[in-house]
Amino acid sequence: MAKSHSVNTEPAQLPTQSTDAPVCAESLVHLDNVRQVQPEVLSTEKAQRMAEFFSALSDPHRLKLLSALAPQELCVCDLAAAVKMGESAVSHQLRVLRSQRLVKYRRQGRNVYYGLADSHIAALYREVAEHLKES
Amino acid sequence: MAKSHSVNTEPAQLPTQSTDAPVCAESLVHLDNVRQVQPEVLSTEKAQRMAEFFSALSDPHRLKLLSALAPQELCVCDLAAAVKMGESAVSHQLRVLRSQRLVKYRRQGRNVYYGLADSHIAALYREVAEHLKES
DNA sequence: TTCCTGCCTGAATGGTTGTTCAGATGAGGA
DNA sequence: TCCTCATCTGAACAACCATTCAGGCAGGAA
Repeated sequence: MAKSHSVNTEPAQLPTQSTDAPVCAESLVHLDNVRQVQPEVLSTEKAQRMAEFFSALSDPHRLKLLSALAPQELCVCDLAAAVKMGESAVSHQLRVLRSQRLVKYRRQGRNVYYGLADSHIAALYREVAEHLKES
Repeated sequence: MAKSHSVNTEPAQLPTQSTDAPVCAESLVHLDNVRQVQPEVLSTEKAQRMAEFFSALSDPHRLKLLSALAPQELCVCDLAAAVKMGESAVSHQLRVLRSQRLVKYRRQGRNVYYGLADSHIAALYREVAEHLKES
């Protein structure tokens, strides 16, 4: 997933002391601005986790699966039929969604029923739909 | 970006008529469930657009950039310093964020100042942070 | 005009992801 | 026990993405 290459940049410290004159090796940096903003910058850890979460949502097939699960629980073979994918492919994608706790599942007989994990997902979905509408 | 391979599956029609007996070529599908859910399934088009949007957010470097832009506007070189990336890399990533209208920018003298595009982004961010907190 | 600076872009490379096929697991029924 | 069905998993290949380096472009100053 979003293990996009290496991220070895910690929030980190700057020369620590005043004078907003150009000090940085490259470019004319506004040191005061940079210092002001740095505490707000996500830690590499958190950025990584969040990136993995979004990465799970960054595939049209997985989004279709989620939209199919919005109204009700479905088992894997029903899901496959609903979004017109192979069952193996669905299974693989469901694993990704599970790993980010976007879906929950329960076994009933020989079927496994999947559903949306919680309400944040729906809220998030609406937020994005809103943003995209204003294209 | 999330142009993840080909997506050639339209919502599509099923045999159209009743009897929830197994009809599908593979597996024992619950036809009634499938039909009930199908209208809710995202169209390929919308799924694609949404996937591209999430894909823009699925990289830790870009998330760091966004978090740095949350409190205030910054020019490219300041951004680069704040998240400790090269300016070229920042520029590439900003292009991705621009393409999804996650950031806006304005030129002032020789600097280009970037900022968050709108309030949906902040709301979305909070939603996800909430979800991840409940790990 | 010429130089310098801040930013953007194109191309090449190495890592990552999604798909497919084959086989494995596990539950239910005979 | 054996068989079948629903689902999961592993491996391999093709497509995609992020990074780097090099160079290009536009604004400001002299």
